[in-house]
This record gives sequence, C-alpha cells and structure tokens, in this order.
Amino acid sequence: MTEARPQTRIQKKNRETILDAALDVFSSEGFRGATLDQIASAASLSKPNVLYYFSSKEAIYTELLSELLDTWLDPLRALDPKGDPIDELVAYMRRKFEMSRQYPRESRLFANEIVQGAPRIVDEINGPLKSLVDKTAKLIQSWIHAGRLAPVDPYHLVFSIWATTQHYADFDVQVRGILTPEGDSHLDDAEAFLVTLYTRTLTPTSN
Amino acid sequence: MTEARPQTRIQKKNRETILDAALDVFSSEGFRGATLDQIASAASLSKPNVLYYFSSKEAIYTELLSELLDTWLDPLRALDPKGDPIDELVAYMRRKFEMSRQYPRESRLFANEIVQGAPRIVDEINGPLKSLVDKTAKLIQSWIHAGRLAPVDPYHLVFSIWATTQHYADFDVQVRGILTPEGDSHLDDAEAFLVTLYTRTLTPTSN
DNA sequence: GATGAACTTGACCGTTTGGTCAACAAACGC
DNA sequence: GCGTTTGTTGACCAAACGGTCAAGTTCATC
Repeated sequence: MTEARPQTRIQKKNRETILDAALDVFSSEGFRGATLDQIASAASLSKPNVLYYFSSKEAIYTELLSELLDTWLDPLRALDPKGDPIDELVAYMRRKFEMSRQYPRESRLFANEIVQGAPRIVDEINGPLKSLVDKTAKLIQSWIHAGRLAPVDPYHLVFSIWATTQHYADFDVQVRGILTPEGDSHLDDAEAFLVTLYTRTLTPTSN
Repeated sequence: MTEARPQTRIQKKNRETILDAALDVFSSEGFRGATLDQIASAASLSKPNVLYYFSSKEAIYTELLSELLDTWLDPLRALDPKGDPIDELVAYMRRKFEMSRQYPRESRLFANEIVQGAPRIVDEINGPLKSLVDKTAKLIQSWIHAGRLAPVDPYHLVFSIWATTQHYADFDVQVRGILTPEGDSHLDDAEAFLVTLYTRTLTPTSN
C-alpha cells in the first residue's frame, strides 16, 4: 500500500515523529478538532516543517488510518479453522484485547473515525472488512453445525468481541473514573472476565 | 439541574429546534468539528438568531450533555434488588439496548465526548456515575454470594453491557457495512444474541 | 571546503470560525 | 391602534486555521 520511496535518515526520523505526534492529537481530538499547530508543537517542529514532510493535514491523517487498517485486522486473519473452536475464538478475543491494550491511541483514532461516519474508510469497511467477517462467520457457523460451539449468531459474536475489547481503550476515561485503578492492573481483570464471558457463551451444553 | 425560567412559545420552540439540530451536528462531528453555521443551517435559523437563544456554542453543547446524563443512567437505577437476578440484569441490558436503538445520536454524542477524554463530564463520571455503579456492583456481588448468579466480576459485567449495547449506535456505520441490513431488523438479532450471551454467562451451573 | 541537495522557518495569505452589534420586524399587552 | 418587549438578521470583527513562500541553514558528497 505505502510505497517505499528512498528516505534519508532525517526524513525517516521526522516522519515518524510527526506521525506519532499526530496520533496523539488526532486520537484525542478527532480529525477536525486537531490542528496543525498542535501536531507541530507535539512533534517539536515548526508548522511549515511538518508540511514539508506531509502535503496536508489530511495526508497525515490518512497515512495513520491506512497504517492502522493494515494491522487492525490481523488478529481476525489469524483464526485457525483447524484449531479447537472455543480456544480459537477466545484466543482471537485475547489478541484483540491485547491490541486495544497496547495501542489505545490507534483504537481511539479508529473509534473517532467510525463514530463520525467513517467518511474516509467506508470503502474498506464495505469491501475487505466485510469479506473477512463473512468468511469468519461461515467458519463459526460450520463449527456450530458440527456441534463444537453452542449456537450463536456469528456476526453478533464478532461485534461483541470488538465492542467489549475496544471499550477499554475507547472509554478508558470512564473505566478509570469508576474503577480508579493504579496503572493497568484492571485490564487483567477485564481479560479474565471476558474469557469467562465467551467460554460460558460458546461452550456447548452436554444435552 | 436546568432551572425552568419563564419561556414564551417562540422561545420554547426555537430552543428545541436548535437543540435537535445541534444534536445532529455534534453527534456526527464532535464538539470541535461542529460549527455554529452548520447548526444554524440545520435549524433553519440565522447564526445570530441561534446565539440569541444560547450564549455560545459551548452552552448548546453542555445543555445537550446534561440533558443526556440525566436520562442515560435511568436504566441502571431501575435495577430491582428484589427481582430475579438474571431477569433483572437481562432486562437492564435490554433497556440499555433500547436506549441506544431509540437515541443513537445521544449515544454517539456521549461516545464522542468520552473518547476525547470527557473534559466536560469528568466530574459526573467520578461522582454520581461511580456511586451508582458501585452500588450496583454490590448488589450483583450479593446475588452471586447467594448463589443466584454464576460468579463474574460485577464491574466488568456492567462495562460489557455498556460496550455491547452502545456498539450498535456508535459503530452503526461499521455494523451496517458488514450486515448490509435493510432498516432496523438486524437490531432484533443483536438483542437476541445479547440475551443469549448474558443468560449463558450469568446462569449458575448446577453442580 | 565547495557545491548542490535536503532541511528549516518567520512572515504572510485567504478562509473559516465563534461571536457581536446595531438596526429592523413581529408579537404582545393595554 | 400604540408602545414595549421579544425576536431576527446582514454586516462586521478578531482570532484561529490550513497552507504558501522566499530566504536561510544544515548536511552529504566529492
């Protein structure tokens, strides 16, 4: 997707600095709420200098977004049709949770974009994302058909995994306001809860 | 909270028109992304006229937020300690889901605010909201202690209910992109899934 | 260490933004 | 009807915004 044009050391370093700063700003302010001055300031660069590396505010944003989409679906692609269904789905949930935990800014950037109607990635959603979820849903359905999973709607199962895992990144302020945790410890509890939630939901009943 | 000052017919009508238009705009653009011109245009009023009824853009926004917070917690307050635990919690989830379904704009407004750090409602979260959730968590814990619910972390249970129900309002574009539903029918499936999810999770095992 | 390419930035520009104001129009109370 | 309150708006303002540019500085290469 992103072609690897020749880059000097300085280019590489500064582009990374800018993208990191922009991720901070965009994820907490949204596209329109973010300003080039904020980004430049967060990157400790002058505004014209930022625009020397990226042609526009929009260009920085779309670069972040496409980088993100590339990796965001990896956990789902890693579902193994040959594995144990419950283990696979719980493991998928764990990978997704881990991503929200390690990349909360990316999660919030994505959330901001979607909540506001996803004007820039609507094609990605209707195309590649839909295809991948459709494929996954068929796999889950086949597992259910084989009696290896309790019957559930595969699509809504996937949605619920997305919702519950991303919640801890996207609604971090709310979670922290209620749990008043120190550090990250509450996320271990969250993961344990989610493992229980999905294990109980997916385990077939004996009769 | 909002004191009822004397209002003429015109005031009442126009304030409502403005708030409704502003909800449209704020919920889909965020606070910073929304402009007074958009709001005025959506309300079919001139910009100075909008500012005749509200002292500032911020005033419109905070009015919407405080109206919202008032009603947003009602479903949780309606939990009945004397009812059947599973029925009560599933009914709570249903009420929450119904709110997201009927008031998706409000849900997105809230989501926007929280994702961006909730600068204006951080006190509400750390105060009243935390108290209410703490109280609910104790109730759930007592139900578990009495063996009437399968053991789960009460806080994360509540978070998961919030996450899964709001998801359908906040991430509507994504859900629709994948399911390509006509109308609202997919939300019935979603609700059925969530009932299953929480029933299975909360039902105590016999042994 | 000279030369050209890569990098940096203060000053600036046009537009958009939230908000004001004075002047006018409608509605209300009598 | 008539005066006063209430409602309405075009014109305007200062600040903030995304983006440009010319002039300067640093860097790699020979």
